[in-house]
Amino acid sequence: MAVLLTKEQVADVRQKIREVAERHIARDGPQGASMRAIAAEMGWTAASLYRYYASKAALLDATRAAAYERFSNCIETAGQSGGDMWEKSRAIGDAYADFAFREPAAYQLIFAFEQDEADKSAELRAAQARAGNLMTRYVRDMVEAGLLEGDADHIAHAYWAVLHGLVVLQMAGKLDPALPFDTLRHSAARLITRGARPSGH
Amino acid sequence: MAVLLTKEQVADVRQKIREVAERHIARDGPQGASMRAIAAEMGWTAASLYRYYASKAALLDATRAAAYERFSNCIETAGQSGGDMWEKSRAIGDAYADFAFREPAAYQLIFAFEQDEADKSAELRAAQARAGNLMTRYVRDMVEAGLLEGDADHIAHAYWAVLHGLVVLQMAGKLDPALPFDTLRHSAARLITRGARPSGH
DNA sequence: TGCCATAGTGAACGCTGTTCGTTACGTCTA
DNA sequence: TAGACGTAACGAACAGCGTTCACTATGGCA
Repeated sequence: MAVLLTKEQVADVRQKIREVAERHIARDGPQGASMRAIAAEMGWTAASLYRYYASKAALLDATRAAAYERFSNCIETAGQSGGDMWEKSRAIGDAYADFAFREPAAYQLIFAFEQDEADKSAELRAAQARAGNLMTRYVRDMVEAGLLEGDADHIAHAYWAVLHGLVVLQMAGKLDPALPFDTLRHSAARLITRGARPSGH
Repeated sequence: MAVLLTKEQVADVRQKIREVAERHIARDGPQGASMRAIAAEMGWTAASLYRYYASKAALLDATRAAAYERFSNCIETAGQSGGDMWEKSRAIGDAYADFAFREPAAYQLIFAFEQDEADKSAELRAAQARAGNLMTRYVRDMVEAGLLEGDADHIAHAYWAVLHGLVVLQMAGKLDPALPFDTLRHSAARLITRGARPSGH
């Protein structure tokens, strides 16, 4: 049923594989998702996958990079929203938390502890760099706009750390379920911005 | 070589297994550590392990619970240190970060994303509850001492989130290596405490 | 001395990721 | 039009995994 796929067709097949893989990862975890099961859902044998990805690790890396890109797109879109810096700040925070809870598997894939920092694909490295640069840039903008005080780089990391820490603790079930996450996030943001916004809440 | 081990001996064997398991987990990750390899280091066959732990998941859970206890002990010791609330606050933050970087594998085991929240052992649940209560209690003390402002529960989670977020981002290599972690942590703490300590830095 | 409980064995099962020789088919050439 | 070629996908196989189970061998007790 196949002779000579075009480059676009190959790219499509690879994307389709990543989509199936991500569904399996969301359900069974990265380790629980098996090449055989993914291939079966493609109507294939496991061996066929190796024509498109050199190994399961490579497939996981690619799926992870794709998740990173979706994450970065969300943040970037929020950062391009109108309004002053305060509104932009809230939009980015919202986008961050929204993504994490809308696509928990993707978020976990992105921020999972990494086993072997060394042998990551260039694709994944680039996706990670983009996300990091985005977060740092927006926080630096906030510092320059006077929302945050102190050294921009320090604050950037602290700001990111608060968002990430809250999301992770929430996902791990370590936050009091009685406290709505949104309220919590705004509390943390208020802590970090060292005071209330001039007007409005 | 064995007939009727005493309860203490069984407990010792189980602890020895956990120690070996933790070494393998630190080297190969939770999935990479194999029952056969752990058993081999004990001078055993894999099947023997099942006399002491019902499954690999049970062994991982027990190892995780043990790591939790060591973590809680560190925090608790720091919390019992002398000095005023400011010094205690710093001691706890130091203890937290110290533990994370001294035993990264244990820290990662503790705070790894959980696959199946449902079927955790009672032992693990208890260890998790103890750690959570410890962190919340100390932060509540800080609020009452005037170090932190706002609702104690909210701040407790935000405070924890900052520490955890910083540690995780640092471990994931997402923090600028040029920024010393300690400086970063103090910046974050200063952000959260809404101002400088009255005297000293 | 002989029995019994039991710590640990070793083979087996079904699963995993991965490899490799083979097959079948669309396209391009003679 | 007939055949050769490249290749997408197959299916069997391998080693290693977690786990089970029938079994052995051994030390304490009657």
